Amino acid sequence: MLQKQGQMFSKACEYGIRASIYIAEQSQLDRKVGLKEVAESIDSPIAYTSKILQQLSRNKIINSEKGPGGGFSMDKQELDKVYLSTIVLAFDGEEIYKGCGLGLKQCNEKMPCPVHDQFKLIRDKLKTMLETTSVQSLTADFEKGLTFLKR
Amino acid sequence: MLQKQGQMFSKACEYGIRASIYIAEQSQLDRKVGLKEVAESIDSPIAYTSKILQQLSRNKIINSEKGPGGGFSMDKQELDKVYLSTIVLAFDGEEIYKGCGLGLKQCNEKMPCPVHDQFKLIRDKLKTMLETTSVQSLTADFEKGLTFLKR
DNA sequence: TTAATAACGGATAAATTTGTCCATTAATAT
DNA sequence: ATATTAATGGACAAATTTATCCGTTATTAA
Repeated sequence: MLQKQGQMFSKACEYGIRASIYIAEQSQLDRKVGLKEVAESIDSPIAYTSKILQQLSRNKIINSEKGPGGGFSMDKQELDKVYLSTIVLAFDGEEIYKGCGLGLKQCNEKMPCPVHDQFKLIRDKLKTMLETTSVQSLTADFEKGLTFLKR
Repeated sequence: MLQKQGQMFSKACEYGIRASIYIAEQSQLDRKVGLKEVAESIDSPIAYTSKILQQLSRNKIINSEKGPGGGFSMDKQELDKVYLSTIVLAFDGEEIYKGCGLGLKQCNEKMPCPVHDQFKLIRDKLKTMLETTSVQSLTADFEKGLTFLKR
């Protein structure tokens, strides 16, 4: 009754990353995709997914076109410039890198919390990972059916 | 309006770790501490902190005694056996180690999400860090005023 | 045995996050 | 022009997390 969650990113961010990977993969095949298809492909609630895609669109991570033949897509040329960090930033901000592991507002080298150094190691690794992992680099295995976006 | 949070642990868990460090330090000085003192020392809402301390107590991480002269404490002898992982487990469970970075229910070597390997690296490091950092090891610098639990 | 102290536990409220619904807007095709 | 398609945006609802309030229980001391 006080026990809960424990996830690295918000649900919105998780959906955002999953959706981006799916859209990126389909864009490489020159396919635009609609809201319904995205939601089904990543097993996410459709109405909420709509908000997620809007957020991605507002942040220029994906393109969206209205009307018949419309849908969501990503520029093939730009695909290698979209990193996980880009998406995480759009949903969860940079708290996860910058924020204190114990929730202190002011926590830095000068005035560190007791676990500052230990967390810095982890957070820096996470930051580097997110900043060097492009969405494009994740599509190949997904297309081959080696990785999954639902279940 | 969809942008939010981004913290490694729940607020409850953050308070739980901070409270444990404070209580551990005071226990090393053979001082029991009351709810009010803990809340003030870690700058947390007093009523919520009460729940936090109950949770720590139920999980045998701290001792609590009612009545005059009562308060919260930790066994000096046991202090080196309480790791950050112990506290995190009590509040956030083991999702943060075991859970999928993209929120998939089923995500493992056989059926990995697209970022499974990348996340595994980070999560394993986090796990190791939490499992090897004892609360006791954090008290010395706090007592010397080199690290902080508020602000 | 009474009064005082301090943690406990249940109910409830506030805030945030997650999720839904539906009317509107933009684009396309007939 | 009109109908159809598909994303957009606003309001709202549910669920979860964070936080408060207060009466009860246990302990100690007078």
